[in-house]
Amino acid sequence: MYIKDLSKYESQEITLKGWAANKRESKGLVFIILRDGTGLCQCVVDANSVSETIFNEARKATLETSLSITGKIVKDEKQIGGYELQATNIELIQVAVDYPIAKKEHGIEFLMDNRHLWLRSQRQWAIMRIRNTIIFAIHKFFQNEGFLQMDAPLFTGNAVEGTSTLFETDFYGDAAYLSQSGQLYGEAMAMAHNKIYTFGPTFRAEKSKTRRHLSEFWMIEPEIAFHDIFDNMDLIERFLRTVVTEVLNTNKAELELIGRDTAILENVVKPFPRLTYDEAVKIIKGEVDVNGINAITSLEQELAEVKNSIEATKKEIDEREEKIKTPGMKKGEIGFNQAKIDKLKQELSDLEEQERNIPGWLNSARNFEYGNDFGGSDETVLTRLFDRPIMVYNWPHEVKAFYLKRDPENSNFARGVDTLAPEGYGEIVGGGERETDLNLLVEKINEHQLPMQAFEWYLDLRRYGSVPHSGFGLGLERLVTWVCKLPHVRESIPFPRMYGRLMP
RNA sequence: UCCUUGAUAGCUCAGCUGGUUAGAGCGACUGACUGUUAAUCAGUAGGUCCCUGGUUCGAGUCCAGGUCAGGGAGCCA
Repeated sequence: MYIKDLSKYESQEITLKGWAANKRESKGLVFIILRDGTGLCQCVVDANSVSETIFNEARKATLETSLSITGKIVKDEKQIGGYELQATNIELIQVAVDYPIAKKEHGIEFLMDNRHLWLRSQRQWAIMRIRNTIIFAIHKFFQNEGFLQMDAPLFTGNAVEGTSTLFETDFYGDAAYLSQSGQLYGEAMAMAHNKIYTFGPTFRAEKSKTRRHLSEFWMIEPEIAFHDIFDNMDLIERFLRTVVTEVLNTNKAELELIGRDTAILENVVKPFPRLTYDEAVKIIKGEVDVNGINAITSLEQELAEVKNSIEATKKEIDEREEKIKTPGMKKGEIGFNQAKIDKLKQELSDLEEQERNIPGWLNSARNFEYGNDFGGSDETVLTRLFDRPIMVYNWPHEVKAFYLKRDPENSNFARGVDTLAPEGYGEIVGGGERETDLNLLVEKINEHQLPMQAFEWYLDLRRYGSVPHSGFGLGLERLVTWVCKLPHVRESIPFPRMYGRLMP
């Protein structure tokens, strides 16, 4: 019997097993908020309706104590799930002493050190359920479209691109690297099965400490024979639309719990704007407006607003600190103001962080040099102007991967496409049409100074029945992060691995 | 790797231009209260002020080096 099914058991006596997520006591009553992994339910133990022994057991149930509790289910609109259990019996399974994660505020380092316990808290619980929906929806989408799931190896003999971002391991005495992409293997598999996708972990040894990087993350890489870049963009759009819509339909409660405004997510039903690199650069530099909004001036405005907010926040902190000092103030009122002050100070340091960052972004946007790849801040500057994901295609070929097809219309460009999430999230999908010309590929491999011999098998794909083909890579955690509007990718995966973080 | 901010109680933080015995809230513990939603109220315990060295009559506070962490850049999904 699970809490999610309580409505089926109204006015019946049932037994629930779970953990005490919270407890409040008064003279003859104990309120236990039971958490069973499927939901929360308040359980009331009344001294008048149970024996003294049972009542005393209930009082011993500390935070995160595991227990089973039996009682009658009654409807109560005030409660979280709409139901309450009136206990007739309680059995403690293990009494938890001094559970580290309290009901209140914690810093990120502490929470990350306690990630194994943090996963139990409401917000993290909701995020993981949304992650699950996304994973399932991805499989459903591809399977329904006739794709075959085929996985690429995780041990690889060489890099797809530079070797600086690879984790090296010992493979029976030879150097082997943890895969940073299944892309090339995906192409081989697509030549065998036409439409395939891989779904597995990927490893990047980048010493990055930003909100969008993990050392170990899950990537979905479809590869499709006889698709050009435009077919590819159609697929990306249909794919994201289907997956996000699935979350909207399945996880209403979870989205509400984490406070996600779903209006922008609902916009995925509308067509995604498609910009060429040239068009996107003009927008970033402020030469072209989007829907009457200019990238540069709107960012300048935001900087001014941030500065105003800083002043206003400082003022409010001062006022409340002055207020606390007034003699004869009740303890409760002091506590209330103190909590407010703490919150305001947190907001203030976030705002000051922004005040330090925005000028750099402005600078990067104003001085953007045509021909360069977009940086994180350029993506932010660009995507802030849109209310749904956008696709940027036809990139200068020098800044993109060696395997991307040169645009037949203009050989300065490669047929790559990046899909950027709105609200400043940036790249969630990178892909494109693959180069089919053997000579151009060989030239590129030399240019990038890659070991030709390691790519002979890959070149075989162009020697034996080469066809136009395309594909893309989706970073699962980046999608989860955007869908949930998380401040950082580290909350989008159960146990994040990143620079400086290997435990727990 | 670079820029930037920080490290004080179990947790979140205050501690001013160096000055006697180190502060708050929350949590824990004890007690009061018959329906609470971060319950409330009263009380108790709880400290290697990140590490090493320096300046000084005196360092949580100043200086140098280091370690760890937050944010950003580069790179990327």
